[in-house]
Amino acid sequence: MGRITINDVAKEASVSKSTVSQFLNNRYEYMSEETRGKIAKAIEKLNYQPNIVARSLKQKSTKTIGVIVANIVHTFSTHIINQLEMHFHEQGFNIMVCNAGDEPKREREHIEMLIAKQVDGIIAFPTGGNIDLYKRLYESRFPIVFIDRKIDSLPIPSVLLDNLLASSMAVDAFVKKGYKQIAIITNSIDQPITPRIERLAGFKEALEKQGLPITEQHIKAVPVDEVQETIEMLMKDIKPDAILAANDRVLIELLRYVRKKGLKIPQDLGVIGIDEVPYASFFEPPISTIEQPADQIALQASTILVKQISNQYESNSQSIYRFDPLLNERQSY
Amino acid sequence: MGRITINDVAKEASVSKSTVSQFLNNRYEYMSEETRGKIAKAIEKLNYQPNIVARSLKQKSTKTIGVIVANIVHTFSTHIINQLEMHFHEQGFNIMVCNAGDEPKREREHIEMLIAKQVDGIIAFPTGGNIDLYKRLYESRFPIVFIDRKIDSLPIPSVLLDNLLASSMAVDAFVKKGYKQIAIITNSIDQPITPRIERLAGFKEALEKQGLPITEQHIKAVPVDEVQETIEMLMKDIKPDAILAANDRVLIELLRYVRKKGLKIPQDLGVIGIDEVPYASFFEPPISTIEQPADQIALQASTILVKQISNQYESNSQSIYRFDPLLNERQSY
DNA sequence: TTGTAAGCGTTATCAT
DNA sequence: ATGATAACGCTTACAA
Repeated sequence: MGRITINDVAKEASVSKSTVSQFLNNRYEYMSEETRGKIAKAIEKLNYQPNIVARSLKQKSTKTIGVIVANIVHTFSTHIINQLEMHFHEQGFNIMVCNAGDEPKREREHIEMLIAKQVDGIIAFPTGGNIDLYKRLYESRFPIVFIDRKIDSLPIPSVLLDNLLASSMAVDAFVKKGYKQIAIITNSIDQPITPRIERLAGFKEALEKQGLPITEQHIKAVPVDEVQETIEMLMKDIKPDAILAANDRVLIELLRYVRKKGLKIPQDLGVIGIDEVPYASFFEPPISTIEQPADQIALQASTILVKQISNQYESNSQSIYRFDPLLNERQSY
Repeated sequence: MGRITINDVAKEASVSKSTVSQFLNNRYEYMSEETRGKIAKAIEKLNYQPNIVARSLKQKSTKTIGVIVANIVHTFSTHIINQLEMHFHEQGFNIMVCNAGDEPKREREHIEMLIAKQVDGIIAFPTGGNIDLYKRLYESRFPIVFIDRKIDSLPIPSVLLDNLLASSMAVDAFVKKGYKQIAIITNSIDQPITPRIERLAGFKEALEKQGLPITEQHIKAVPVDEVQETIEMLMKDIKPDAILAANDRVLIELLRYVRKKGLKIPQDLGVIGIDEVPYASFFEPPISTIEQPADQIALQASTILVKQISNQYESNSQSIYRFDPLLNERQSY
C-alpha cells in the first residue's frame, strides 16, 4: 500500500498507464466497458492509491491551503480554523495549520514553507510584520486572504469585524445603563494590530459621541499577564464603573480579578467582552459579549480564496469585507 | 516567485543544476568558495524557493503529518492540535488538520486523502470504525499513533488518559464529601469509544469499591442535545446529589441546566467534570475538574510518531501509554 | 479506443 | 569540484 504505482495497476490490468490515468480522472468517454472493468478490478485488487504528490507536481496544484493564525490561543482563531477546515474540505482542499504565536519571524518562516510546499493559497491573520513578503505574493498574484486584520498598504482581500462598531456598541450599552467611568483593556503586542487599534479608536470615538470625557487613563493596552495588576491600578486610580474587555483572553483575566476581589457584577462593575466565550450564557451573572460572526467570516474568507484560486475573483472589487458584531445582551452590565 | 526553478538558478549562476541541488542540501564539501557565492547570489537575486513537492516526490518524504481528530468541538481536541502543531513544527513538520466529526466515513476519506498526499505519518483519534483500514496501515508499517482512544485488536501505539482512574478519582472525591447518589452522564456516539467506555467502567468499579449500589439509572449516555432533558429526568427520578460530567461538552449542558433551575452547587448538587475548561477557576463556584495532561499526551504522541518515521521506534515495546489525570479540587463538590 | 513519450522540479548516481 | 543523466509517479498531447 502506498508503494504501488500506476504502473503496477497498468500491468495488472494489462493496459498502458495512460489509460489508467484516464480512468483515474474519470475520463471514460472513449473507454471500453471491458478496460474499465479490468482497471477497476486491478485497482481494487492492488489496493491502489494514487500518489497526489506526483499529480501535484504535474498539475501545479496541491489542493491544500495554508492557514496561518496570529495566535492559536484565542478562541476566535480556533473557531475560525474549525470552520475553515469544514468549508475547504467541502471544496476538496486540506488545510495546513500554522501558528505564528504573534511573532513575525515565525510567520515568515511559515509563509515561505507553505509556498515551498506549493499550497494553492493562504489564509492569514497577519502579524503586521512581513509586509514586504505579502506584497511580493500579492504582486505575483498568489491567492491570499486576510482574516481579522488588514494591511493598509496592500489591497489583499481582508475579512474582518467592524471593530469600531463593536466598541461603540459596548460603550453605548454601558452608557444606556448609566455607567459613566468606562475603561477598556486590551492586550498589547509589539506590532500595530488592526483589531486592537480599531477597538481602541472605536472606544474613544464612542465616548466622545456620548459626550463623556476621554482620558488616557481609561485606556490600557498591556500584555495578558499584566492585565490583573493593571485592573488593580485602574480600580485604585480612576475607579471605573465598567470595563470593556477587548478580547476573550482579557475577559478571563478580568473575571479572575473580579472573583479574587469578590466584586459583584454588574453592581460593582459592568462588564462586556468582545468575542463570544463558551461559558458566557451560564456564568453568574451571564456575561454580555460582543460576538464576532466567526462562521460568516470564515465562510467569506474561504469563498474568496477559492475564487482567487480558480481565477473567478474580481480583484477590482472592494478588498475589505466588514462584518457586524452581534451584541449578546446578558446580565453583566 | 514560485515560478522559478532550480534550472533558472543554475543558468543565472552558470553552473549545473546538480551543483545547485548540492548547495541547497548543504553539501558544501567539495564546493569552491566561488561557486558557492555565485549560487547564493543567484538564489538571492531570483528570490528562489525550492519546490518541495518535487523534492518530496523524489525523496518520498513530505515532512507533513496528518492529524485526524474525532471531533474538533472538544476543547481537548483543540488543545492537542495546538500542542501537536508546536512539537511537529519544532521537528520540521507541518500538520494537516482533519475533523472526522465522529463519522467513520469521513475519517476514512481523510485517511485515504492523507495517504494519497503522502504524509509521513498520521495521528488520529480513531472513531472506532475503519479498523480494517488501520490494520492495513499498521501491517504496511505506516507510522501511526492514536490519541485518546485505542483499538484493542491493533498494537498501534496509543496515548491516552487513565480513564478508570479519572472516574474513580471523581467518585472517591464525591464519596469523601458524603455524596451518596452519584450519577454520571456522557454523550453517546454510535461507536464504542474508548474514553466513554472506560469512564463508565471506572465509574461502576469505583462505586462498587466504595460499597455503593450500582444502578443503571445512575448511568446515562445520551447525545449532547439530550443531556438537559436527561438530567431533568434524572432529578425527578433518582434525585442524584452529585453528577460527574464525562467531558467538557456534557459539563456545559449540566451547568446550563443548573443555572436554568437555579440550583446551588455544591449544596443542591455536587459537580465534577472530566476535561479542564477555561472558566473553571473563576466560575461561581469554581468547578472541580479532572484534567487530562494534554500537553504531555501531545508530546508523547508526537515523539513516538517521529521515532516511527525515523525507524527509531521499538515496536516490541508497550503500545499503550497511559497518563494520570489531575484532580483540580475546587469548590463544586 | 489505447499506447508512446515528454515533462513537472527535484535528487542521486556516476562520470569527468 | 562539477556536470549529465536517470529516476520519482503522475498527466497529457499526440500517435497509432
